[in-house]
Amino acid sequence: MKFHNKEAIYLQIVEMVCEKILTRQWGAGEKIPSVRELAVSIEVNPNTVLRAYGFLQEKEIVQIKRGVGYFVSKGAFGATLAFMKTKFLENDLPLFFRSIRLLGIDFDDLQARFELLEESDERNENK
Amino acid sequence: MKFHNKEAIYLQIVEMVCEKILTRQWGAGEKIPSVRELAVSIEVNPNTVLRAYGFLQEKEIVQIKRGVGYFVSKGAFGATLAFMKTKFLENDLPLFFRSIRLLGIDFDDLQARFELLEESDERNENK
Amino acid sequence: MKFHNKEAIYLQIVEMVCEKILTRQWGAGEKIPSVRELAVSIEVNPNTVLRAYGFLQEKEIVQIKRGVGYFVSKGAFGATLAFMKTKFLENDLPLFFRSIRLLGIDFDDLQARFELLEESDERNENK
Amino acid sequence: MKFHNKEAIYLQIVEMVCEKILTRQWGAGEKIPSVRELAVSIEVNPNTVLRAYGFLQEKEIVQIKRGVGYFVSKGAFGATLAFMKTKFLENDLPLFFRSIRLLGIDFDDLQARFELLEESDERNENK
DNA sequence: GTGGTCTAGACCACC
DNA sequence: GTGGTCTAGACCACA
Repeated sequence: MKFHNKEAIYLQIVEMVCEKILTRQWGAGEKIPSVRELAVSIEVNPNTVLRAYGFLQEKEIVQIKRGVGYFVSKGAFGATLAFMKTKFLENDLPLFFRSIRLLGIDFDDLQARFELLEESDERNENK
Repeated sequence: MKFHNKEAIYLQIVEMVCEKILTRQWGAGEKIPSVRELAVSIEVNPNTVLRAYGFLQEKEIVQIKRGVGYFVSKGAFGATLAFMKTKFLENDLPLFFRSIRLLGIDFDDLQARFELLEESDERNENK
Repeated sequence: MKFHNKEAIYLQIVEMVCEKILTRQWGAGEKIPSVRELAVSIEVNPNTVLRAYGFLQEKEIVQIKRGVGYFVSKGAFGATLAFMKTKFLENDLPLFFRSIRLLGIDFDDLQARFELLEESDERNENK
Repeated sequence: MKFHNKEAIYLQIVEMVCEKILTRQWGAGEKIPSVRELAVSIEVNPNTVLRAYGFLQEKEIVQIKRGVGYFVSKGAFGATLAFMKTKFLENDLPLFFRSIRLLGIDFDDLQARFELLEESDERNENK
């Protein structure tokens, strides 16, 4: 897995897990990779994975069963959606709007880019 | 001046300067506050201001006249726009689109919010 | 390590690193000394080393793995060569030529000196 | 006059004067521009010119007649040549050779560049 | 007065 | 352990 430097790696792992849940790749009650497994597969220090899992546990998105592993918790989908939506609306959106206005970016242009992206992804899915 | 903790102060100073330039408050060739002056006025260590100015100098947004001070460089508006636009398109926008899709947010809804914001600002300007 | 006063220490550190890379003492992907390590070994403040490393990172000669340290980046040899060659051709060479002409120095004479130097170094290597 | 940022302005003025002398544009005993005159013509603070003249006076390249102005001193040509040659051979040349070897630059290539430069200048002179 | 460099040391987030 | 930021303050060269 590739990480960018603008955000802590553990938060990028958190995002990855959230994405799995929101896209229904990981369903409620399902076991997720063990700390060590994931650490090896994404080439990261186990401590870093642990921190991500701990963070997710706090948000009640995953839960731990001692000696067994981490599992997607029951209300995970809702909790994830709520958590990310709040983050988005409160933090990202205002900054985003500010940038758009400062840079004089046309909203319609963005929409066009967005739709272009959607189409290209649909093509990829059909492959 | 108030700073948030999510970004280094010197980068927030960079942003402040860019904003001044993009909003035409500071024009090409104009002298900007000396390192010490600005440091005092925003209650920050001179080193921190210096770092911001150095960063801007590298981006050719600002230039120095030895022993005199820093000045907005000739192509500053363009350079600033280019710098910030690149940052926006490469860093912010992809993350933004990813969030929208993941959260199932409707683009039209965003546009409505955005236009609402613009209107309310117009009202403020007319005050 | 001994530093001269004609150039900032952090730039002398930059040069030192570049030399290590150009002479293949430090290869791509190799870890370079941590900021604190190097600071201790050359008896300089860690901030000064950090500044040099930051400079090199910008030139893509060196890259950081978070929490692990700095590493010689993949294209380091090429990037270093390009960076130093540009610096040489744009800054040093014009001044050099100007001096030669002004002082009426014979180019062939320089070449002789240079070859002499090369020979004496070859003898040193063979020791 | 245009200055670069790599060297103090007053030293660039020194170089300019030396060039005038070495190219016989300014002969021994000749009056050189007053501090104020030169300062205005090259758009520089008078203090800066003064510093350059002071430096040249120390090297016995110019001399001051109180209340009259600065003059090229008798042995100026020789003094200038000696001063600059020493500087060149002791400071510049060793660094220059080191760069060439480190960067693997071919000496013959440099010679070609140099001759190219000479030719283009001859053309300019004939204009 | 201007900027620039360096030190010493604290504190932080992250791996 | 790693790097990164910031402060406080000294000292310097330069205009």
